[in-house]
Order: sequence, then C-alpha cells, then structure tokens
Amino acid sequence: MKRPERWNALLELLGRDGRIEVEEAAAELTVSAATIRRDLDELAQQQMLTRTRGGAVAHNLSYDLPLRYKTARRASEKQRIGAAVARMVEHGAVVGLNGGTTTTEIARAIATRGELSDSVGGGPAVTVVTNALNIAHELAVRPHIKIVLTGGVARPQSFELMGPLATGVLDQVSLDLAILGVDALDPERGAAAHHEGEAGINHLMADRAARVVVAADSSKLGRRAFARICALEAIEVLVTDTDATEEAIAPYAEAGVRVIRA
Amino acid sequence: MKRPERWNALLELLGRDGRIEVEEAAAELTVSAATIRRDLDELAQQQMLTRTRGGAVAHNLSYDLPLRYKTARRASEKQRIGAAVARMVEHGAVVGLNGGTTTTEIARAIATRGELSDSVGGGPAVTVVTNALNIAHELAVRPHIKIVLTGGVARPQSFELMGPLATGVLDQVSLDLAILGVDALDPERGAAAHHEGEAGINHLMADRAARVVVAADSSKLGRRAFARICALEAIEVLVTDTDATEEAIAPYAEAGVRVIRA
DNA sequence: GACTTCTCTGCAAGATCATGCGCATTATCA
DNA sequence: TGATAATGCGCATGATCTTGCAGAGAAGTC
Repeated sequence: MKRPERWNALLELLGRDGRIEVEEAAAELTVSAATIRRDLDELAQQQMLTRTRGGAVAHNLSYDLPLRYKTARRASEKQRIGAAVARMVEHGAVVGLNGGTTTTEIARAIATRGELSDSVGGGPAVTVVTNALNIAHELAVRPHIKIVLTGGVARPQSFELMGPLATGVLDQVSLDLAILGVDALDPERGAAAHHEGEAGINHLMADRAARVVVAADSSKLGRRAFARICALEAIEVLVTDTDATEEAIAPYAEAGVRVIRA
Repeated sequence: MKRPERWNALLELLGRDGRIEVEEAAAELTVSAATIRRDLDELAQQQMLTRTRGGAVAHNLSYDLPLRYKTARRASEKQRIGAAVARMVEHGAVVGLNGGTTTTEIARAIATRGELSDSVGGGPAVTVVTNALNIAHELAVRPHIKIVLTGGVARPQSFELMGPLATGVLDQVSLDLAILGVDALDPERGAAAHHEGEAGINHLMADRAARVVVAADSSKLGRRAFARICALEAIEVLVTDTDATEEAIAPYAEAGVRVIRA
C-alpha cells in the first residue's frame, strides 16, 4: 500500500472516529508504527489533523465525507467511459464538465485525444467549461484546450466549486455539450447528486447546453440520491460500462436515451 | 537534472524555435537521445507537442511564454517572503492572492501556519480569494481554509484566471487584505505586470481590499513593466528579500510604504 | 532497391525514496 | 518524583523509478 492510499485510509479512519491511535492504525494498515508517525506528522504539517500523544485528532468538527483524497476505484471502467465520451466531442466544441472522478477521467481522455490536436486557425480545439478545480488544473497547460472555470467556493475536502458566484458565471455562458458525472440515475427520477449545491450547478449546466451526456458507471444505475439534477427527458446520451445488465439499461433506452456501454 | 526540469527546458526550447531535434536536445541537456525520445513521447501524449521523425514541433502557433511548468528559481527567497507575509494574516481574515510563483509560496506558508489551525466555532480560519488555479488546487483540501476562486479563462500555459468572468466575481467580494505578487515595482510608476489582463485583475483586487501588501523579490525592484496595477500610494506594505539594498528600498520607505526584508 | 538514419524495446546499472528497527530523549501519569 | 510509554533520529535494507546502452525493426532517402 502506497503513501497516498495510506493517507487516504488514515483520513478516512479519522473522519469516522474523530481520532486515531498510532498502534491501532499501524495494525490496521499492516505497517510499522514509525511509518504511521511519519504520515501523521506530514498530515499535521498539511493542517489536515492535529497530532496528539499516541495518535491524532480531527482538526475541526470533522467533516462527514471520507474525503476522496486521491482515489481510483473502478479505474479501468472509468477510463473506458472517459474514452467513449471523449469520442463524442467534436473539434471546436464548447463542453461543460462537472466534478467527480469519472469526469476527471473524461477530461484526461479529451486532453489526450490526438484528433483534436490539429487546431485550425490557431483557435482552441476544444473549450472546456467546468466547476472542477482538479480538472481545470490538469488541463490548464495544454495549448489546444481553452479552460473556463466557474468561480465560487471550493467545497471542503473536494474539488468542486459551488455557490452563487459559480451560478453567476454559468448564467453567462452557453454550451454545445454538457457532460455530467452523476451520483445516481433512476428511470423515474432522473439524475441526482448527493449534495444539493452540486446538483444546482449541474442542473444549470445541463440547462445551458444544447445536448446533455450523462456518464455513470453501472453501480450508479437504478440508484437514487438526495438532490435532483434533471429529468430523464433532458438526457440525450447515457454512457456506462459493460457491467450494466440489459435489464438495467432497458428503461433508459425505452425512454429515448441513447445508451452506450464502454 | 530531473524530469520536470528537463520537460521545462524542452518546452522552452520548443517555444523559442518552434521545433526540436533529438540529438541536439540530448547534447544540450547532456542526457542520452533515448531519454529525450521518451520525454518527447510523453509530452506528445500530453498534447504539448507533435512528434516528428528526429524531433518534435510545436503544437500550434507556439505561445511566446517560456511556460513555467514547474519552476523554482529563487526558491529560498520566496519561501522566506512567503513566511513573512503569512505572518501578517490574522485569524478569520479574508485575503486576496493573485497568481505567480511568489504568491504560491505565500499560499503554502499560510496553509501550513500552525497558529491558524485552531479555528473557533467551526468557521474557517482564513478565507482565500484567488484567481490562481494552482493555489486553489493546493489549498482546497485543507479543512481550515475556505477557498474562493474567481471564475474566468485560464491564461494559456499559466495558472491565472482572467477575463470578464473573473472581474465579475471580484466585483462581488470584499477583502481585508490583498496580497499581490508583481512583476515590477517602480518608485514612480508603482506596481506593474507584464500582462494587461493580469494587471486588470490585480488592480481590481487591490481596489476591493482594505489593505494592500505587495510581495516582490529584490530583482523586481526598480523595474518597470507594461501594464500598471496600482500606484505606490495604494500599497501599505512591501515584502522583499534581504538581497535588496538600502538604496533600492529607500524610495519606497520615503513614500510611506512599510518595507520588510525577509 | 539498397542504404542510412531514426525509433522502439528489453535489460542492467544507478539513484532515490520509503520503510522498519534500535536507541536516546522527552513527555505523561500515578 | 519515578515509572512507563511515546517520540524523534539515524542507519540499513528494500523497492521503485530513471537512465543509458545495445540490438532489432521501421521509415525515409538517393
């Protein structure tokens, strides 16, 4: 187990219990206590927690989220989804991307797509509008991609920008294509997210776009989440992975959504 | 010479000449041709250039900037400046930060400042308003820091957000303290930047703040740059490094600016 | 069509970094 | 104040990554 995963695990433990003990964590992660100490020291240096004798405690009233520090679960599925979605982006398009691990993979796929590289007339090959800090940060150095970031407040422990400042910026743009990674997709309720602020931004993005593509790995299908993003009718294409069963995707296809399994 | 520096050097060569030859670059950087090939392949993968037989060419009409990919010149000076500036940020303050390598160090120093960690009542210990993508990205995971990002268009090859979207967001906030890293500081002309869009943002940030601190290493003093940010009268404190001579800082002190040499 | 030049791949040497252990020091608790 | 436990530091080991070299293959040239 490498360092970032271990940090992630430690922060997860800490988010759950509010505190951590060195020996306990060492046993849990099957590493030596010295390593845990080092990790805790570094995380304390980063102000992620406060060291105590024998362990550490959460810094503030600890946030509920386990904090996906740098997670990569279902990585290969998401990469395939990313490649499939990236293929739908044509040259010169203005695409909106929301935050999440899936959309991050999509962004990478768009960035490394060779066909988009030969831009005509010096203009950007593709314009990406996003509220995801990590996506913007990753794509910023590519000469052929124009990055537009919504402003707003960074959601704690995450990389998404939210709030009135963000919606204010989105009011002023139009998109050819909105690509939304969602937390849940239900045939009746449509797409939804866990966080209402996020959902609001995503809804606005879908509203501003001529076409809407939803990316959701198979585990998201049929699930419901708290905050609604948009109805099924607003979705033109759903991209999921090959683990999705026929029965799982049938309702969406019947509702007129084009379903792609990557 | 490590990999990021080598990439930086390669991109700098490429930005200057528009193309690169493998053998030539290998000789220049005193590494083997195989290494250059590998580097070029990776950069091509990232869409930073296009590979050709025997070398590579710039991707588009190449941008003028040498592209500070990950540069760290005058690192220790900037770290000292960063620590000094961070000490001026009190608990609960709302501070504005513009982009640049110096302000990035300041942001790191603010983030790792222990005294700010014990936040009272669960509120953020400090609120950072910035148009710098890299700063926002680095600070986003810290629970005790609230990050507000101006929206806008990412300047190609850089990490600063600019344009009307950015100014629109800045219009809606007020700052206790504006911390500006500048490209040039002249006793008569005040602070200035190389890029007019950047200068506009910086000006607005200074305008929105109750107090203005300018951070500029000694090489910036007495220099002039194209786009003016603000007059000397608007500046309350100047933080520079110990390489600045008495004569260099005298005019600023006489003009009523508090000068700190870190 | 042969030759030259460049490229790609596997392999080994080298460096770098993380990890684990032991010991001296320091802090906490009774 | 004394005992116990945790911490910090230094060093050795191990793994991983990077680099350079050499040979095979491919592309371009005359």
